[in-house]
Amino acid sequence: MQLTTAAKTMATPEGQARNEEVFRTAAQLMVQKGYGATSINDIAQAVGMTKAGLYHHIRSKQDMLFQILQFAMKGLEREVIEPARRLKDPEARLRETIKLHVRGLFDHGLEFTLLFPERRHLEPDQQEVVAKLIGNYLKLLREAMEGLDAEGKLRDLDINVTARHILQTIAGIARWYNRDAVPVDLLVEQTVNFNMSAILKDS
Amino acid sequence: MQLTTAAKTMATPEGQARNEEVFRTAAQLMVQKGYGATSINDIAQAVGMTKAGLYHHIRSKQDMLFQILQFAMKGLEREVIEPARRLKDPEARLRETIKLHVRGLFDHGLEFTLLFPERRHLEPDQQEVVAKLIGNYLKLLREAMEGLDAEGKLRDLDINVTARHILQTIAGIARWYNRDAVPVDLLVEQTVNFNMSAILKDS
DNA sequence: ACATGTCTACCGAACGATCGGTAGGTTGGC
DNA sequence: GCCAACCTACCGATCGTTCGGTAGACATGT
Repeated sequence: MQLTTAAKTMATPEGQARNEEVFRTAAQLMVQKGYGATSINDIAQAVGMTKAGLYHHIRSKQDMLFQILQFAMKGLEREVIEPARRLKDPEARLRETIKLHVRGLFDHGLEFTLLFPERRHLEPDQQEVVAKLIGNYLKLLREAMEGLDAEGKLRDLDINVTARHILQTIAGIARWYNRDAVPVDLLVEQTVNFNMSAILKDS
Repeated sequence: MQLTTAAKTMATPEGQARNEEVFRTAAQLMVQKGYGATSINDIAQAVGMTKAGLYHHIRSKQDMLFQILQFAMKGLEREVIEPARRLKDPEARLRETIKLHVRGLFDHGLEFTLLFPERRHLEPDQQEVVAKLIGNYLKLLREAMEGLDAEGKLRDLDINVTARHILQTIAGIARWYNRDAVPVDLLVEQTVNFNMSAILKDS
């Protein structure tokens, strides 16, 4: 199993663009219908090829999912975890983490979302890679809460359970959110406030 | 399409018990692997029959899912929504709703969980039935929050988004929870407190 | 200028496996 | 004798995947 290479060869710029289109379209379909309900044929048709043509771009369906999740993981790391880690104040770090993550859901075309429900379709060692990232993420949340606790600003709560709850409010958004009913800015603000209110002592 | 009948006939008590076993096992497998990844064969093997034998108990795979979801909906209605609705005090009602729902997740063998991720595999009119129940549930949460607002106990927040966040923290539990790491009682307490802290003004 | 070779990006056709589902028969208790 | 509760055997469709082949772009040698 190869975890390092991005796709197959994809030398020319047009080919690379086409390759990106394939993966972006696949991610989009999988968000809508789920991995299991999205067939290779569905994806091929959506990008205007045959099944066989699609296999020029991917190794296998499972590998395609793993690469999409790897892409999502890199995005999450780069655009949420690292920027948040640079903030030293625990409260600011938590606020920023939630804010960046919710924003990232939309900027990144929702493929962050696939990280959580579709892991189970990967092979065990691939699952572990994703689980490790989520573990890191939860650790980031816990550490921020421990910082808040040291400052006497944290409520009396279990930080393991609470970290999961925070993550759920964010990751679950894609399952119910409708752009028409709620503006993105409001959603971001509400999600940050909901979670911060839940963990901060009354001030 | 028949929405009223429970299963097929199932006259004898033993037959009824076997029938229950089929649906319970199917629900359990679907929670673990998802509807799409759970084949009729998987279910049949799990209860010790052949596919054909299983079809004595079910009409179709999709219909089986719908019946499981109907069962879950009735359970949710009976054991969470109705008892909570009897409480007139908004704060007590909200606390009880969350508490009963989280407890129900385990007493009911987790099939409550299927309501949310697996709806999309139903036919449109069946989906609507489930959507209606979820709408009712959200309305219950919103009404309780409006009651709190009238008492001046609610934070400044969007009750639509907040209702979704509350529901997510509960429904998401099945996706991460591990009995060995966290006792059920602690989980219930933590989930109630997390959400109540998020919506109640400092007291 | 033209043939030759190599490359990417596809296609049509088919593969074995598995899918959900069914027809028809057997068994055992009331 | 009937009916519930299974079974064996099979169906057509679809699944993910592979095969051999090809059109066109590009570079090379002559």
